[in-house]
Amino acid sequence: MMQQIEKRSHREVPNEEINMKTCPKQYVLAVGDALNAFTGKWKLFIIGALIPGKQRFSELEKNIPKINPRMLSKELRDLEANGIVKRKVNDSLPVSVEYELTPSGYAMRLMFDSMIDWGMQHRAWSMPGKITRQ
Amino acid sequence: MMQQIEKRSHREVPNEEINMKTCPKQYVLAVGDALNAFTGKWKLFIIGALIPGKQRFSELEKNIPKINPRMLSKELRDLEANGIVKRKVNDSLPVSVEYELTPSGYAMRLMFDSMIDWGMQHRAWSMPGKITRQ
DNA sequence: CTGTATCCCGAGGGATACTG
DNA sequence: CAGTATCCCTCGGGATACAG
Repeated sequence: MMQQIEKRSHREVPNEEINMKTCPKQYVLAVGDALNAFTGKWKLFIIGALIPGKQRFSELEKNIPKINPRMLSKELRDLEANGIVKRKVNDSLPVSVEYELTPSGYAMRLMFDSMIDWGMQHRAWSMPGKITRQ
Repeated sequence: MMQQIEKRSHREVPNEEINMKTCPKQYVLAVGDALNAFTGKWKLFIIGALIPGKQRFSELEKNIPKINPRMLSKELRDLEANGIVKRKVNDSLPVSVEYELTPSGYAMRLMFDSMIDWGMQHRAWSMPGKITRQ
């Protein structure tokens, strides 16, 4: 079964280490970089819709309530340019286009999981009962 | 050395489990909740500036290049309302005010670390050399 | 089916001046 | 020192219509 050296989190110390103690600015900027990959009103929903597997444009349109084709198209282009999503055109008639997460895209789940962990801890700690989202 | 059952990632299944398989919508929304806590142009920088320890208003102003008092004030109020930052007024003369991260605020580092991990992996995988931030 | 083109609007955020 | 008050403007994003 395919030996994999995945390791899940750097421990062998990567080439350039970024941490709060020695380079706080780089640290914040690095977080901001990751953030840029999925901010915007729809990117997170698109990624979420693609986690279960590839989808066509019209399927995404159906599965993401209230998004309009302009936004869907734009955000998909952004995500593709950023290497989160890959686009595959099937030369059938009529044409169909499939969108799928790249390995980087799928890898976002670990990050999302840790965000959810924080969110739940945060509620438990500081706002037992109250929710701050509009 | 203080036995700690920290575990870094939920495994004992918390009361309400949120995961992509069984409730994809809740999952995405939960990520969005965490996201809301530190979006906006300055929140991340403010949190970053406070990780090393408490700071006064004017110190933050100095340490965060190009922020203006209106924005600093507004973002600090948001962060306080969200339980990320706590504000403490010293009744000296002239008054001084100190801002400090709450436990939830400090706990964001785990989340940030996983975002940085993803960012570095992402670069290694899909954009050897190119950087997509304006 | 898979998008693009136009037009339009409101919120987020900058600059500057002012206050307790 | 620690903020508010005003004014202004950009830009993300909505609605609608059209195109290959």
